[in-house]
Amino acid sequence: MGRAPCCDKANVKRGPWSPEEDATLKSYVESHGTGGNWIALPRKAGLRRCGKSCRLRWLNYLRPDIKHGGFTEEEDNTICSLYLQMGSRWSVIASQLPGRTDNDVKNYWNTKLRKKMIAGKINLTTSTSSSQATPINHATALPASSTSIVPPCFPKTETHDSAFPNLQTQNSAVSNLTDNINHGYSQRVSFNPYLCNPRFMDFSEFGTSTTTCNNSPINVNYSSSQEGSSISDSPAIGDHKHCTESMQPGGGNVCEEDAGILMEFGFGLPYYDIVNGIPFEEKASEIACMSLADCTSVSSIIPHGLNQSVINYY
DNA sequence: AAACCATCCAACCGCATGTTT
DNA sequence: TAAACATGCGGTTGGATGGTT
Repeated sequence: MGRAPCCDKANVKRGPWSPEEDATLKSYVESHGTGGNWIALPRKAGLRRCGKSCRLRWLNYLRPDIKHGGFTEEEDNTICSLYLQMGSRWSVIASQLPGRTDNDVKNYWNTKLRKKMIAGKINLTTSTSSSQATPINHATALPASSTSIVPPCFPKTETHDSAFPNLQTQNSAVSNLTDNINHGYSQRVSFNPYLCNPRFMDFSEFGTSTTTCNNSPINVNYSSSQEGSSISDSPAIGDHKHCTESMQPGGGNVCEEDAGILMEFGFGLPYYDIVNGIPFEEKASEIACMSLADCTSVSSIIPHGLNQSVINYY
């Protein structure tokens, strides 16, 4: 049985809010509060709007503490850093940025920041005070501004990707991460390792952090400090050309050219763009769009068995 | 000036989860 | 305990706007 609609869609206004509606909603909420019931609010306030719409309008626009205007470099860093750690948990990310809403952060990421990061214009190491690489402490790897409520590796709530039906049982690293999630953090436990940043893994356990490009090593550096951590690769993304190698079954290298960008670690974890923190689907689009002009084919950099997923994606 | 294109972002949608009955 | 209801979240859409041809 499906859910009943939250409101009578035929009798509610939709689309952009008028200044009058804004004023009505603002004045009502400021004088009466929400009463803990957004569904009933529009009727009480005399608005012909869906309660969800009122809530969204208030939270994203009318709230007095909303910060409008451009994002600062520090905010850029925070967003990128948190995105790398937890993926698209916009509400959690926004909670670290006073005055910013999840919708704001999401829009900003999708329209500007992601491109900025791909272009290498985001320096995630700027906030660190120590350059010495140390084992990542899960409890301290978040930026200084973050609070302890954010887990080191936040589980995505949605169901796992059908392309990787057995990920949860594929290796102990995933289990360990799940343990980390469950330890002291009881919310939602459908674990999607795509959105778990490899920076939180002990890579020594898996034995690789270096791969090659044109027979030259590409070092993927994982470093951390008390205030943050960073991932960098060398050479730069744009320098990877003439890639010809194809993926080997069972954990061989990715198209070597882009191994520093798009890594398959060979221990069962799926693709995760460790530079940009972009899970497989997003990566698949970028493969076509930007980074692998000289690869023989898209499938050459996708693990066997995933090719169809890529094709389907397109 | 008009047509086209790209970008931005407010708003909507569906789903998952929490709460109440 | 189950169903109904409410809330919060992330993904997506589409209109507005500005830039380019």
